[in-house]
Amino acid sequence: MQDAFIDALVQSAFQVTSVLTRIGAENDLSLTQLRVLGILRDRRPRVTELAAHLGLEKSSVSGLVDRAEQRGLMAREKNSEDRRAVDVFLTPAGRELAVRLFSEVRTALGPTLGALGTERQIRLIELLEPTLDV
Amino acid sequence: MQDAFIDALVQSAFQVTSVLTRIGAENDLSLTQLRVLGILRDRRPRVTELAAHLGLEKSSVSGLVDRAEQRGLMAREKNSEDRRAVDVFLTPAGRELAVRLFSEVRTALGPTLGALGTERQIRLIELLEPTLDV
DNA sequence: TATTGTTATACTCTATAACTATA
DNA sequence: TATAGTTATAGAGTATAACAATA
Repeated sequence: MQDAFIDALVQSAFQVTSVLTRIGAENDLSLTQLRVLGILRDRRPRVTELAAHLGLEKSSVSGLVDRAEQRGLMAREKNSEDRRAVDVFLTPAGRELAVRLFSEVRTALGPTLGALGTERQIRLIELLEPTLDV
Repeated sequence: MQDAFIDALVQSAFQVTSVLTRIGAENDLSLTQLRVLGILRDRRPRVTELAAHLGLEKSSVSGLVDRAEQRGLMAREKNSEDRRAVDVFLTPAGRELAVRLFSEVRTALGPTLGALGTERQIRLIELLEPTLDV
């Protein structure tokens, strides 16, 4: 029973991930780049904070931001209070892309799961909530 | 409302993925290698089938199996009916590792989610099931 | 001294294209 | 001809270690 529960959760995770990966790939973005786009929508973290969020080393994030910066999606700016730190944020182009892609995510996941019906959705959120404390 | 639902589902997916990635990394396995280990527990697919399952190109799977084979976790064997095809399966060592790691996954995800209580778990599976048709 | 970020290096993952063997 | 798999190649993602700038 416990096992069936965990399998269902893992399968559901792979399925959601696969949708996100596909939408990213269609726009030449890795899953990680897509995540960064999502994170930066309402934040302006320094490199170390971003790395902690993603569970990556800061050197890996340096590379990620390098490539996104070359594509004009993100930018860096020295933090004015601590001049060792570098803030990362979306350019207007990056923000546009983020908005568009997350609308695609809703479109892709919505119908599949919309079949649940609003009432079931509410119950699902209630059930998932305790698992969301990171 | 719909948005909150989708955010919860995506966050839950990232969280599950992060647990799987950590357990894999602690054993020098990528998330993909861990997935393959899981798939091969009860299957003996040919390379093309495995690629379809993972959503990867067959050349990528060739490399994955190469590296797992070098570590003694998987093995290849020519299919006797279609001699173009190659079956992939776990070695005894691979099977042992798979059993151990998936027990770790249950241990890691169980308590977090065990807090839900058995009754909520049953309801959650019922809710997730419609999303599991791949 | 400690922290922040970058760079150098090496390996894995992945896709595309070209190839071999079999159907 | 078409399909199954491998190999060659190239780029992204990642970690570790060494480094420069700032605290």
